Amino acid sequence: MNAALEALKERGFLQQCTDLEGLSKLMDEGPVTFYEGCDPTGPSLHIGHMVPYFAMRHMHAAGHRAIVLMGGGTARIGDPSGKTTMRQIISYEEIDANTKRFLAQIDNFLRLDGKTMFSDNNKNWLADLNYIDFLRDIGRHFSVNRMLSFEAYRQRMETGLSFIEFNYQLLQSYDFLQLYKRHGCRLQIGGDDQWGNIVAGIELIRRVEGAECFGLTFPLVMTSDGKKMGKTEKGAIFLDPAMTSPYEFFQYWRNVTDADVERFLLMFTFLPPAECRELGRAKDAGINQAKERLAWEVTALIHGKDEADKALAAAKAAFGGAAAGDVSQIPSKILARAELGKGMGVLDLFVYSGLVPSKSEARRLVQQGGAVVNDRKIEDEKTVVDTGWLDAEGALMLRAGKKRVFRILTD
RNA sequence: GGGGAGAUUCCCGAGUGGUCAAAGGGGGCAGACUGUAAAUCUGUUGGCUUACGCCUUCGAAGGUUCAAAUCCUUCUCUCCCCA
Repeated sequence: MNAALEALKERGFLQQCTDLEGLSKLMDEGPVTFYEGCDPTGPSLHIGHMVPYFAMRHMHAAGHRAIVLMGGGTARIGDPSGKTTMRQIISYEEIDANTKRFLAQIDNFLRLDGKTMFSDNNKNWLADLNYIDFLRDIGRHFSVNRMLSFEAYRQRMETGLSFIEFNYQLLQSYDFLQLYKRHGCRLQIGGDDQWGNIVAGIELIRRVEGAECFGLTFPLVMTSDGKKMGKTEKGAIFLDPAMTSPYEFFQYWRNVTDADVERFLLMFTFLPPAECRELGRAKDAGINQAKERLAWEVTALIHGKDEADKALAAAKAAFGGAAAGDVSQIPSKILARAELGKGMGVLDLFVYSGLVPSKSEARRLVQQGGAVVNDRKIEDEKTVVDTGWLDAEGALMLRAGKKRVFRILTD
């Protein structure tokens, strides 16, 4: 098998390929242009988006040409694949703004050079599409019977599928065709939920252009306990530091399940496969170090080494005991000293920190024994905290349970 | 166009006049056990309140009633069947 594909396989990226042998041969012959598309439907990329971009980096490093396609056009509609409900329709302005942010984040990670790695936007050919022409030239190649047999649509038949969503596959197929014509793109990569759309695109190109193209999908990464990867209760883990702080980002990886360590190291870092496997094999204290490594590596890739160092220092301060790390890196907020001087109820203090959303929740926390201020467990919800509680640095260390830490600083 | 079913707290889903902030499950949070893991067990899970209690919530708006998630009217949306 082609070396680049072999490398992807070794790292656990390969899920399905339309013709692995054929693709391997093509890649052996020389640089292959490939693309991955993503619809800018939110303000930031999240971890779930990243699998294809990691794969892209590996492939680009092996000499192939990568196209990052922004679905500025398709975002106006919504992809029904793998969804149970219709996507929220968002405004064109919002899509454009999202596109800019996505591209900035992608560029930060991939370093688009404009030649061997560049972006395009399907808005360029979809926005002003003529409906009649599209039906004549493209629509006639699609069999509704066939489309209905796809799992993605079949599921939605139960709950309802609007006509515009039903068209998504045609548009994505058309994208592939356009990229083939404009950039000589021969391969589309993506998450496995895109399989049906990718195959449809390949077929369209075969019919219209008589050319053979390829599709390659990656596993939809789930955590070992069956949850969607990169999701927490609060929502997705975003790349935007304003939405998910580097510290939270780091902690997400730091708290990954043992069984996921090796897999995630392989997919979300560039450490050599042998090292990933070795780290993943560790037990007890060792596996914790491996998680720390995983967290640092991924954080460094996304937010830079400085941020990764800071996050690590904060984590050590929060969990490693007293002087193990740098407390200044723990998430914090400033409270006026004068305000605290008047005395503040612990419940209000916890609400102020944002560790809990309401006083009721704060009360529950105290009652259940999860509220700690400066290593002192709060037993009474009526406890009043004042400046006398401040530590040497004039700060308060708040803990909600064992995992959530917050510092209150004073001016 | 005709007929039928439905919209419940984060999700699924019970609930057909007071005993409903609303069963059960999932998820979350906290505690125990640990390794900042998993599994397991326990508690908890609208807001304000020390508490009595008060306020907001059962698609939307009105109405009946001492009292409504539950009854009536109109509206919005979803699904199914027939044309």
